[in-house]
Amino acid sequence: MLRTQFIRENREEVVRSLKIRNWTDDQLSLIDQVLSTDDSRKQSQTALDELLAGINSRSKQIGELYKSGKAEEANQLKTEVSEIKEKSQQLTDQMNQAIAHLEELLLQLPNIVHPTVPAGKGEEDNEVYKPCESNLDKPEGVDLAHWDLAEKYDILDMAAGAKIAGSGFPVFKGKGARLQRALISYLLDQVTDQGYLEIIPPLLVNEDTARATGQLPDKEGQMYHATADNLYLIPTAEVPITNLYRDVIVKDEDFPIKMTGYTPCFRREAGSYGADVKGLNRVHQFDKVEIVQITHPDKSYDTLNKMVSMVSGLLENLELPYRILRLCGGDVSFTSALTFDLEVFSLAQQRWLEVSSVSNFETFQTNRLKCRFKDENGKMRLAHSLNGSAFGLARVMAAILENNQSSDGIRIPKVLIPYTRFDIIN
RNA sequence: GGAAGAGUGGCAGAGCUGGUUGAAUGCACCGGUCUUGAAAACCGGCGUGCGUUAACGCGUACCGGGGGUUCGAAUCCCUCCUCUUCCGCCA
Repeated sequence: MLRTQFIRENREEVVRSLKIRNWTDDQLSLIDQVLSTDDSRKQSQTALDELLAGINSRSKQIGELYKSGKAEEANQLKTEVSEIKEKSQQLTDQMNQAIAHLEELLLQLPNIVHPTVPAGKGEEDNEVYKPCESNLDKPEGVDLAHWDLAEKYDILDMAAGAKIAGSGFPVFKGKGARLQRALISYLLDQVTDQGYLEIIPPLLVNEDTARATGQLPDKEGQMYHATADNLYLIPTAEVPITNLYRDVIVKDEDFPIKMTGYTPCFRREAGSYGADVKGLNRVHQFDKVEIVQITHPDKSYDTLNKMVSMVSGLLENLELPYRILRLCGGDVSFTSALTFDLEVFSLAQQRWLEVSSVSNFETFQTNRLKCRFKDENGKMRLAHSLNGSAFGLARVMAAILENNQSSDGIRIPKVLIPYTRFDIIN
């Protein structure tokens, strides 16, 4: 969420950013609504504070008058106070209304995009930041999509998942399950070697938590909701892990805060359909290793680059052809200022699969989280937060299976063999 | 699930028979004196949000969350949450 003060002081910047996000002039009027609502909020508060000051000073006097036995004068003041109180009640209501309305408006404003975010309407306009260097032609013998390979080698059973839960809940079996576990262990080992602290968080979170990272209220329909206890199943480890720093004042020397965690992720994916959702391409439950950083504002873009190159390195180690996209204004998420997507090429499907999305949220999340630090002048400032996946494993799995198939079976990438303890699925 | 107790500033810990208590005291932290330096000692400072101001400052709100009683609440009442201990149940 943006701060009103920021919008007030950087109006041009906000407009520029919203235009990159393809906002129409009509929609831009939201900015003025925000500012005028904030004005009336301030007015109410100034008036209210004055009344409250009157009540406070009279109350003090009343106490003193009673002590010195002047009950009559005290009673006089009491009636004055009750009159003031009526007015103050009105103003309080007014102010609270303004605050609620302001909040509602602010929730509609997306993050400011970074100057390097290209204009564009959607996916097709994303900038290829780092193209893929490998040959992407379909090689001889790479014919089967992962759902066919799954059946052939009996390592993944979507139908079984559909029976016991519903469609989009994969069941991994045998070497498939083991490969999945190998990926988790390998990635966690690599990432923790880079100084990330490993976290195993709760998989269900409360409302406050979901709100702080922005899943509520905007994405309520995307989360599974356990209504009996009012808990939400996490759509990503980003939610519980980032919330570890909700309402925390970070010490300068604690930067950068680097955390990682493996969790299953649960997404309702309401409204998805078609070829996109086949096999592991889009599922309701998938495993993911997430990386999160909370940094000093001056360092966050440097950090973003480091995160992207670390994640790229992991794809290289897994011997997967990939490219990096810089998301355009039409595709960058509501909360992000700058996002790089890493896509892996599935040779059998002949299509790109997004396996990681690395973003800098600047202060957009930390504002809601109230995650701050004291700068060198002793001033409270919001920290920057970033996160990325390393990786969404369902799709990495899909690509490994497809790209490494041959008549002999599916070859396991070298770095994973110590974890799988087999080198081929056949 | 049942019973009892507790939740106060970075931490520890008073206040809780309602009225200079935004909150004692100690520790930690920052600045200074002293010292060759450090430690100790001494002096001073040390919460956050919002409003207002050119600024110093002033006002206001906050003692787990929400609501209530009262002229006035950290202090009384209601409710929710969390923690501790005891009992029950259980992987």
